[in-house]
Amino acid sequence: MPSSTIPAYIPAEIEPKWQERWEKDGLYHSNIDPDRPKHYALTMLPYPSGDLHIGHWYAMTPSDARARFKRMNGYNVLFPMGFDAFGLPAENAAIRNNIHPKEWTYRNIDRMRKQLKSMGAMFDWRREAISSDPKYYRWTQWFFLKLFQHDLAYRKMSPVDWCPNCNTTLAREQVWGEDRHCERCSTPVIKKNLAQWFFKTTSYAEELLKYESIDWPERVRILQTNWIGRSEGAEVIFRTEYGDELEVFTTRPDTLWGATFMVLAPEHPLVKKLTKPEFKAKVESYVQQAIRQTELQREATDKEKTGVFTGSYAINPVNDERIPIWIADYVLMTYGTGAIMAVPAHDQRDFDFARKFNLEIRVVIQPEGTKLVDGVAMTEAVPAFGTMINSGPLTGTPASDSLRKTIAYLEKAGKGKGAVNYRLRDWLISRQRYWGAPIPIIYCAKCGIVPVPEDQLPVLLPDDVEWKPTGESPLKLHPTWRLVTCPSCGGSAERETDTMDTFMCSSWYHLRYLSPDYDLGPFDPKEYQYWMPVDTYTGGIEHATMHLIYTRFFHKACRDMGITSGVEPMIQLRNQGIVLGEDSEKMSKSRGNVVSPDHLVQAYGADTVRAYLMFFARWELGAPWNSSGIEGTSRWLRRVWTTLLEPVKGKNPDAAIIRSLRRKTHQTLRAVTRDFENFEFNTIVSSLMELLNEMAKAKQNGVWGTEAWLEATSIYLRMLAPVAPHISEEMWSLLGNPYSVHTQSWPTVDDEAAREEEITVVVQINGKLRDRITVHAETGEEEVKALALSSEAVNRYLEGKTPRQVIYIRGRLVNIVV
RNA sequence: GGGGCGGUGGCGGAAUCGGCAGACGCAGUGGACUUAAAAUCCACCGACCGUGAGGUCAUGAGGGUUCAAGUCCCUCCCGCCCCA
Repeated sequence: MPSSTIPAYIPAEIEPKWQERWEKDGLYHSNIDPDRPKHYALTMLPYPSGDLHIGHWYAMTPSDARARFKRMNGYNVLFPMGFDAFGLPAENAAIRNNIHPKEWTYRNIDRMRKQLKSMGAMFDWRREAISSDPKYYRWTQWFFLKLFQHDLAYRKMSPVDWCPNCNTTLAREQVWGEDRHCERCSTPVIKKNLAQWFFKTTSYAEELLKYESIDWPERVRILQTNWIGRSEGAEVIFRTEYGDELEVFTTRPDTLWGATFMVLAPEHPLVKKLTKPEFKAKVESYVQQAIRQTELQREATDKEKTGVFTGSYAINPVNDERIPIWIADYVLMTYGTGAIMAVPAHDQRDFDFARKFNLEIRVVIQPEGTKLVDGVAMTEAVPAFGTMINSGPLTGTPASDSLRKTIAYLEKAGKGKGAVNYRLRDWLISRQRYWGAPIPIIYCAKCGIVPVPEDQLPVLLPDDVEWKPTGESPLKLHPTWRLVTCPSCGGSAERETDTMDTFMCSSWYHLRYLSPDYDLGPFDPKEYQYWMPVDTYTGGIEHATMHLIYTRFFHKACRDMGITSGVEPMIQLRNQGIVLGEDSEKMSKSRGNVVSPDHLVQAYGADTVRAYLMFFARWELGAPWNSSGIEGTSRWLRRVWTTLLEPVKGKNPDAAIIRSLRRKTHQTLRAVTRDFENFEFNTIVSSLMELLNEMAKAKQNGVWGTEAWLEATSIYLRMLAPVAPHISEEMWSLLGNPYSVHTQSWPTVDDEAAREEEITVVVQINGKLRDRITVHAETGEEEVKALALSSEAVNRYLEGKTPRQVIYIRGRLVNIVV
């Protein structure tokens, strides 16, 4: 290597230098500009856990690169950042380290903001929003009041999921996995009967199933569709002998005549009333043990069925038969109405139950072409697809009409009606914890539930609390905070002491970014008008059935309340995968496989870390970290530096070399442009590596300093700018271009330059590669075929045989079939 | 049990419309430079046979469609995720 005439590439010097310059110049400030098309690029905001980890970098830096790409393509881009700052870890840290949750949170935010700035991303920090700021949660509370006013928020006593470790209730979406554990701490949840606040997400179940106006990955749409769990059927009203109504939902009302008993969930509210005194002891002990089991254990199909008889009977509405009412743990309170009609002949679980407890089994559907089976002789339930039999007036109805006719019959007779059931539950938003937005509700002995008047918002979270978890909200233990006068009657009243689920804060943060200091509403309508909806949203798929459902619900509810407009909040969604530890395991402190981005930035510079994260895996899949892999990316950027900066003597390159450099340059530009649009970051970097290899060779052949070389350099730096913003800015400047590379427009492909003049055509015989011939791109089919057939290699293989068929695929291959 | 995603060299991955499998990079091997090392540069780098030219096999397994299959269809196996 000749002693260099160019400055050394020292990321630790140039990166902070440009970051300061960009900040000083407000290079990334996004302002309304009606003359330019807007692009709202959003990446999921972090929880301020204390340290930015490699996963944040993996999510954010490719998103940043794409936002920059959009900006260079003429869009006015908004790419904001903030913090989802309420939540349990702050309280847990408070308990552990005896530091106030607020102090812990804001200290972490300061630290993480610095770390975020080291990425060199184009965040517009003027728009930062922090959900635990009173000026933010004032509006979170305001949204709650709006939902309450519009009857979309309600309080209800019900059996809810409780995490005994976090000491709080959870929404259905936050209970995960087979053992039904807490999403945060993995502790299995238990059921508790509590009065809690809910949002009516189920009112939007039908609309949430529609995805026509959004470009979201099919995976996410399927997850949401399954989560919402729409099923069609009928609601049928059974009555007990004493007239109590027992409503059931069934997807198979056409099997009603085969319902020979009923089963209630052990938690069903009527269980007490229906239990006859002589069965009381057995029923009570059964209920006790059932409640302790997880839903999975209860529903397992291979499990021995258990249950007890209540002593009561119901009347089957279609045939007025008296059928026994049992309780069993395989019926869940969380699906349908918590009561089922049991049709043992056609449902395996009901069948098992009936066999075990000697209950009648009656076949009411006969599958095509089978012999009628006798309930007594059956060994398993028979599939319920066939003609209705033993079904009173509907006997003989074929499968194709059975549902429709049964529902019509039920509706006419007033015994039931067609209905749709959803698995989706209303969103439980009460949390018995301190570090969250207080629910702005007051309970008055005289007036009942009284919303806090809007002009009294925010209901401030007091600082002086005892945070130790007791199962009660810490706010309840505060000596004075909860005691207020009723806004309605002026009498003494009490505040709601629960706080809101933090998913409430994150359901609308994309709106607060628009105008984080605005105090006449949650957002400035002018900003909303210009920027919304979010054009590109990026984040992890783990939010498919939580945040991403909540925020869609929230937007639609707000639309119906006249607050927002448009059908969906986020048009295009893309998910990144997960960076695993070098041992292919999930990164965790206990495994000791955590990769620290701060150290990597120190060792290689932010540009290398960014580029490596884009290069090392398919973005949507993720991959294990590889600490020597990053060396390759580092090497590449250093080579970009020397290859493009270091002058060499030109030596009159011939036209073919010039032509070939231009071809590769424009072909690369075409590929990189396409890949940016498609979020294919890994091939962007490999294309840039290829072009660099080509340029280095061309440089040896004397192209340095030619027009083609200058063009290649200029295009190269502009393509590199979104990936590695600092080095490209530095080189752009060193080569004497005007500041800044990031405000340049994206280069345009010169199709003529990119065109191939000569092409290699593969010659196959019976599909096997035998030769390659090089022809002019415009050579006609017959000529190429003739050339292929006259090839020496081909003739060696043909051995005089006559080709039966010769297939030509333009510009690609000739296949000779013999 | 149902649904989804995935399975390509030692590793991460590429092949975007059914048309040269393995781009790009990591690791490895050999060489140049160096007192030496690092860095850098050059070459090789799927397996098997062959001195070589070259050939055969090969994209989880097995079938099928096709002139041609990593790519389409069928039947399986394995891993991860969601639901039960």
